[in-house]
Amino acid sequence: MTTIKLHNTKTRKREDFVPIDPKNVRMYLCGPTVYDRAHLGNARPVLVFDVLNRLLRHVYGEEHVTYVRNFTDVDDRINETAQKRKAAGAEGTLEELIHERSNETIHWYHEDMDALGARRPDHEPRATEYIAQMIAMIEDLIAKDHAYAAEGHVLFAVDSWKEHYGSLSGRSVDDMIAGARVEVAPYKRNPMDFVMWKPSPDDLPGWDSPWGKGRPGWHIECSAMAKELLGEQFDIHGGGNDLMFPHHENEIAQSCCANDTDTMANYWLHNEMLQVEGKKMSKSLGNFFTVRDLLDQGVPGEVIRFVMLSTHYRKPMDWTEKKREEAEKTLRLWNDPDVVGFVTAHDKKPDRDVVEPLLNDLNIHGAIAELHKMYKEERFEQLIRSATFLGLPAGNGEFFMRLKALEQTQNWHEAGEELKFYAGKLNELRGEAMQTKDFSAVDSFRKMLLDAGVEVKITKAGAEAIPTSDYDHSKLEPLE
RNA sequence: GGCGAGUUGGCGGAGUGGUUACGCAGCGGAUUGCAAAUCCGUGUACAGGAGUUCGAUUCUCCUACUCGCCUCCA
Repeated sequence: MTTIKLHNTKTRKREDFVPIDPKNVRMYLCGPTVYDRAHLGNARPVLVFDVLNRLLRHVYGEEHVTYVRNFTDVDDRINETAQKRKAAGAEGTLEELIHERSNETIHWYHEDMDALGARRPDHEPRATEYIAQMIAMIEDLIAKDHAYAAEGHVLFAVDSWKEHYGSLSGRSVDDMIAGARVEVAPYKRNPMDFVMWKPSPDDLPGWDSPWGKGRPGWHIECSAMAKELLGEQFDIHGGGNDLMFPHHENEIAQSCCANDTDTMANYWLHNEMLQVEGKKMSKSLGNFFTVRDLLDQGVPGEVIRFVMLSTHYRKPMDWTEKKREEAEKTLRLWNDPDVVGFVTAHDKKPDRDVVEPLLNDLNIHGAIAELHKMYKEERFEQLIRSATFLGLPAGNGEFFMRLKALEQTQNWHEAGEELKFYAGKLNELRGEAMQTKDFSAVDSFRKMLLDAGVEVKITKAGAEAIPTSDYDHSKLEPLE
């Protein structure tokens, strides 16, 4: 049996992955809060766990994996947009406008992640559809003295689980209190107690509960949805490492106390953060951008995917222009119909050489290195199958043409036709020059083409003129 | 201050207790009127110090530096 090794945050060690039930391997990933377009950093966990999802299905069978990724659609930023729209005269109730904003954002999210080649999870629960389960869980926690209601809030009492709380992130309750810089709400018994339910302001919608009209805290959402869809205990829980504390820590506390278990998930996987040109992506630094921004700039989703997968998930990854270029170059080679052929892989079974590195804590870059070898050794059939498995394009002539078209003019075919005449002229001049040994006319003609942003290739078959992204028709001198 | 991750050749980026990463760039060659493109070949590395070991880039400890989290940001 093939064994997958994964670095478990819980133990800080690389461990053999042993599923609870090989017939149903269960994985939960914390999904986005749907208040706006996904930024580039949001794409990292999606792609990392997309590969893990593919790998699990490869090892355990397509039908033996359940992958859940939630949508958090309870959020002040969603409400804000809805309120603004209402103030601007939009039709419908505030509730409707809020729902509309969530729907809109979820639609964008799907569009963008689809473009990156991420397979959709089996379930994509929305928090607002699981309020009843959350309330039930909270009631249960109160009954078990792990939580208490105060001033319309319900808080989890960390002291009731003091010996376990903090074990994932390696902190103790006492340490955390010592280092805490947050202002403590007066109704908290312990400064580290966190909110599971809070009252809704009068001007915002909420749900009826035993503690009055209100809404759930962020952490209880994941606990409730994971339990409902994956059971009290499941195999893998993932997310960005910024979620390790407090989000995941709180999930564990809620779930274990409510379910009377000592474990929520057996394996916790956390991806490192994304940086842009060496710095953290932030609006103030001006290096903040969304996946959509890149796609609109003409960066193919496949290229974004390739760059993202090139760095191991537990290392900080830097998005740079140079990487984008290299990725594009590589994918161009792998998809050149003249070299690789023009094939669609029906069989998505990856080669053993590509699976091997993946088994070792998702060494995706190692797998990509194998793809390079396959290309070099002209094992194109393997290349196509294996790349397809990783969600990367290979042997896809359509993609190749798309890349070409992108880096060339807005109307590549038109320019190509036009340039045929120039290529012909160049051939003519060369033919003459071969006789006279005077190449000055050839060189100056070629320089004119280069200045106009035309790439000139000379092969045995003759000269070829190809427009580049700098192609400027007006710089071409008319042919007599 | 607390917790965690990282530090590999010009750049990106894997991996290993003793052996080739891989890609890009560079260099040499083939090809070419000269180039470009392409093909072939090729050099350079494991932050610093101490320890364990027959032997460490790989294990342990210390130091330095970088980054993240501790603020419902993946």
